[in-house]
Amino acid sequence: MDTMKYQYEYPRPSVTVDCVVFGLDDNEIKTLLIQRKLEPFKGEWALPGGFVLMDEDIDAAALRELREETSLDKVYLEQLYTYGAVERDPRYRVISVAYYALVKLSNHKVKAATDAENVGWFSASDMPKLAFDHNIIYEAALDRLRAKVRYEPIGFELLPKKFTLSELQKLYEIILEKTIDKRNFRKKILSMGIVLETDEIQQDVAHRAARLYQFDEKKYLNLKKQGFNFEI
Amino acid sequence: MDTMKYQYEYPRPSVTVDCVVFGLDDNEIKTLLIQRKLEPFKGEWALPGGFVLMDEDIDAAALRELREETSLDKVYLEQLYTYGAVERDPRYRVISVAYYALVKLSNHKVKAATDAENVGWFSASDMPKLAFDHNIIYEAALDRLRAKVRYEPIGFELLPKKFTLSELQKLYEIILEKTIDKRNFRKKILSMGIVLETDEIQQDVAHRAARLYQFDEKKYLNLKKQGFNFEI
DNA sequence: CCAAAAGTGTTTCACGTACACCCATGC
DNA sequence: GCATGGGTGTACGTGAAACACTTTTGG
Repeated sequence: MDTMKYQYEYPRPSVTVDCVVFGLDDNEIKTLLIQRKLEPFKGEWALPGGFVLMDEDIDAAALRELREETSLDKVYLEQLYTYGAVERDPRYRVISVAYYALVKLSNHKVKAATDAENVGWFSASDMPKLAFDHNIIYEAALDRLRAKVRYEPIGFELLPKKFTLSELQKLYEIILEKTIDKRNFRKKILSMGIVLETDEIQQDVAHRAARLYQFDEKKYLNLKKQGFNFEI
Repeated sequence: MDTMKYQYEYPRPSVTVDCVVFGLDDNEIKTLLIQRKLEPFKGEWALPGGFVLMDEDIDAAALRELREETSLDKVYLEQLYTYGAVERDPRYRVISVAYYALVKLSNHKVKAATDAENVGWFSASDMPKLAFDHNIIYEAALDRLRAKVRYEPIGFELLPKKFTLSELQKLYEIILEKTIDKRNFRKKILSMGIVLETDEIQQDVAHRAARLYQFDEKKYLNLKKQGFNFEI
């Protein structure tokens, strides 16, 4: 056949990347899904992803897919796990390297689930049944986020560059699904010295405006080198 | 060509698994390496591994490679990370899913590095330059082991089924590279309730024989379900 | 002046850490 | 009897957790 121009001595699986993209909405963690335009699972919701090209690293493939399918750029991206069960794709053998990404929804506003691009943000409580083994990947990503947010300062990736301490606290309350004492939280965060006061305050709020802070990544990396461990 | 019987419309990478196998020697963590019999990197040391077959899950491939190349069976095995840089194999595109394994060296005695099978156990201090990007994979596995041993009870996988508390303590001292206070260690371990006294004691030692203990995995899993967190 | 969220200290308790001596056994 | 590791308890200090009121601002 004309189109079958790539020939190998042994059979080879296809390799894809899939991304679980998390964003922080007012009261929930939302996940970006796309509606499949092609078989298999045509019309069903799935994680954004696609095939790894021969001349790109797998991390680059994940970034490219995010850009192509969701217009997201400059996100926090981390490899999650590789899914390689024989039957995970009904057509043929596909091994998928899963990633998870954290984005600032304040920049990339939530699009309706039914817009032209068939892209939507879903909360855990109304997560649909997804194509392939994507529900399993989604759950693994959520578990990883919950575990990692406690001992690495990745939560800041979900907030705008400047944020109030209440916003930061709420982020942890949402992800860890528990309430946190306001005074203890502030004491702890500020005592680490990696979240710095700015000279700005909130604008356009119907109550006393809170001070804005920002994460000092350089300082964090320095402290980490000296043995400091972030922990919430 | 006759042998090139697998044809695809788009090019596909090869997919391999590589395993970092750790064992606990008297005073060190040792890693199992094999000497390559084939190009590329013929004659150089490398992690055991090989191609994923089309009808086996990737976890199964890792287990099979361990069995075939090192005769190891029934080991603790966990996926580590997937390495997919374009140039990581000089021949053609190979994506490798790395695993790490913990084995009880008391069962599988250390073979000389120069025996017929060209298998050897190496400590971190005399780790040779390895084929491909295997030194990077090795370092990542060691980092993972050091991190994970602190909050999951995986250390027991490196000890015989029955062990003394001093052996357990030494394991943590070796992996975490720090000394630990004996009384505090015993207090902590025993207070968790997942390490049970047996009615046996050490045999053939030239001093007072220590009591043997064993890890109670069922109890650990129960406690974990109730929110208990292992931590050293 | 009322609603809404910001901001602020102290006390209590649990747990981690530091520390030294006697005991049992084999040779 | 001596060398070797086994086994044990207490005191102290740090850090986590509990807890409530005043302040600021906009409407």
